Amino acid sequence: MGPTASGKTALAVELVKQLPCEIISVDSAQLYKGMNVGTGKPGPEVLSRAPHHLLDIIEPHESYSAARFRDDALTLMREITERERIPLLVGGTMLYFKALIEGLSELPEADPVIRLVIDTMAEQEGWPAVHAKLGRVDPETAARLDPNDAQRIQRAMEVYSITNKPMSELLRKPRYVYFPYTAFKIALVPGDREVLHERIARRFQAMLDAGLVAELKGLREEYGLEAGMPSMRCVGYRQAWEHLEGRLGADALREEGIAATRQLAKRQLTWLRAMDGVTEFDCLADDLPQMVLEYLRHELEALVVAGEA
RNA sequence: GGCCAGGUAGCUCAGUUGGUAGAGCAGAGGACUGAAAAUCCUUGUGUCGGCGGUUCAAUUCCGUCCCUGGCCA
Repeated sequence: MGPTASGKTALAVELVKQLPCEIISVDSAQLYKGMNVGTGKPGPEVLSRAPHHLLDIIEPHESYSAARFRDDALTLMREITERERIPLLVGGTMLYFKALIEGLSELPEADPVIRLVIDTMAEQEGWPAVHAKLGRVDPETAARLDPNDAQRIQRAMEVYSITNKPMSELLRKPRYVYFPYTAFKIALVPGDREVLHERIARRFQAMLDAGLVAELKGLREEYGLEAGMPSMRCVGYRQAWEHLEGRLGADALREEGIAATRQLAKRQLTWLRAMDGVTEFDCLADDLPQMVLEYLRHELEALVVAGEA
């Protein structure tokens, strides 16, 4: 796990050389077919040496979810271990890691029609009004949500209208968490935030040079995309979209893209700090692969000695 | 060289009829259960360009110098 631009892919490639691993991508943006430059997706040469599961599995007009990730990842982990190999989960989508390891409550899946109804309501009355409505059916959830938190208010309303039960009640139910693995949680964290920021700036510039805008243009021609779709809210694509619409100049595209990436990295670091049982490594260290390998070998040996592997 | 407009937070700017100043963005911290690269919350001390003067008090008024942009030579 690690923030964007921390060198997760490079490390994974090194680990795959040394250990019998198969990589599962834990990245909500690299799921999308055709979104390559802007998501920092590994290229063909890297993939031939280090194949990744869960890349290119949906199209940009589709959406995915933490729950689907959990199912997909568990299936892959079973298959990989049956081949007597180790699943190596690599990515920066911390909610997916959490959902995988800690499980999810039994909640209904998203319903586009209901979401449209709620969106329409919000458009007419504003989210605080919808929040007030939620307060009448699910005061507990409403109390923990900010009146402007559109996405979570919508979800809570959706859950209520599908199940006729407050989401808080469904979340309270004890859940059985299926996760028959020992996870070694490794976090790549920058010792110096400034250096990560520089990396991010260079990386975004490289994405622009590599044709991020052209890629989006092509995708817009191929699929019926809209600005509000999850894929089009991804860092870089959102700004490139504004640029294609003529609302953002070339300089602003670069500046806002870089800023959005920094903000993403910050949120990812917040997740990592809050997660427990995580072993941190400085992603800026030049002997990073050796250090991680040493750590992993040590932990794996301990498992073997304990007779668990 | 002359005239005009500016020089205020990292950036773009507002403002103070004289009582040492505040927005947006950026940055920082946090939250996070089927959209999560999403969504949301909290967070603003800076020689108010320099130096003099007037004043109890100047970022604000006056003088002067410096810098930037525009126009005229």
